[in-house]
Amino acid sequence: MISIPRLRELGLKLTPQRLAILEVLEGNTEHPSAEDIYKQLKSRYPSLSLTTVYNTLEVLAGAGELQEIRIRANKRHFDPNPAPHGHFLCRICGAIDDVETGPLEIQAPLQTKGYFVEKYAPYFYGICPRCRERDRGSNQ
Amino acid sequence: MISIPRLRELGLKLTPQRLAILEVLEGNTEHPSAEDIYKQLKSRYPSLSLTTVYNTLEVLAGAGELQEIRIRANKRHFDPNPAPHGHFLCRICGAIDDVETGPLEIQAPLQTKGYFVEKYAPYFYGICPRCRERDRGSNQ
DNA sequence: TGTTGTTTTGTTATTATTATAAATAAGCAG
DNA sequence: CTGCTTATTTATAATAATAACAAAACAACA
Repeated sequence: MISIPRLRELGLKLTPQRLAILEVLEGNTEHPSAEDIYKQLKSRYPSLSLTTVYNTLEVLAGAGELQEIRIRANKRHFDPNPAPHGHFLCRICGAIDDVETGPLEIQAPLQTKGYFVEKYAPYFYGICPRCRERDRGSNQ
Repeated sequence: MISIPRLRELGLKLTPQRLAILEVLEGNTEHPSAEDIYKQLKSRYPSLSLTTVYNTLEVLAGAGELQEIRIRANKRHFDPNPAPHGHFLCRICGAIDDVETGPLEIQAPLQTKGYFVEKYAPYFYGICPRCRERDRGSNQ
């Protein structure tokens, strides 16, 4: 939830492009890529450039307002929810789902070894419930 | 530890290129990229092609003999240890360290929701002990 | 309303990876 | 050991995502 006052706080200018990108991200649980966002907006904002989308995502990710997801090789996705949680990639349909993670005591051993952990990103791979259900249906 | 009999089992031909790539990977805890492996071998095997390195890594990863690490945006690294474990990326020096992970009861909630989890890849980001130590030294 | 510095845009460059097709060579049969 | 078959390697070109750049546009403040 990136509010307009929050953007001001970060010293960012409120451009129509940024507001449009935020609108796409707001409450979005589909984890779009830069390209996805660009395509969604291009018809409404024909002058929008892909570079602007990248810039905006870069700035917001740097400010901790959204997170980069590196669950797929060679392609980044973005999550407007900056709270720590995991992600699941379905190898059938390619969907990326949010995964709630419990208390992260898993980090403790790292800290005792002298690591300074700033971020924890658990990724899961497999088959999502929708695809399992669909397959089950077609096998009967 | 990818043995020669294991390669045979997989129906793969034992080419000098593959053996050389395996030699670089064997016991390697530095998590090289395809390019890293290529550079290490190029002087010894001048005819080696980067495509071959990619092919070999692809085949071995597909067979579950090594794992792809997607901890960095837009660049893959490889780990000859196929056992489940996590990785830590240092934002100062870029090193990727192995992280032992305990029993993965974290997956249970996913399974009850109908997910079929084939792989779990926990990534950690921050500053490694070497860089923290170095900084501490230079600040005194 | 003018000024300043940020942002946007179009374009080009870079980087990692993948596709392709011809040449090579591993492994097996005889 | 020799030839055959097929997987593999190689060089090259293509692709795809992202980053760099510089000029034009415009948000924010005085």
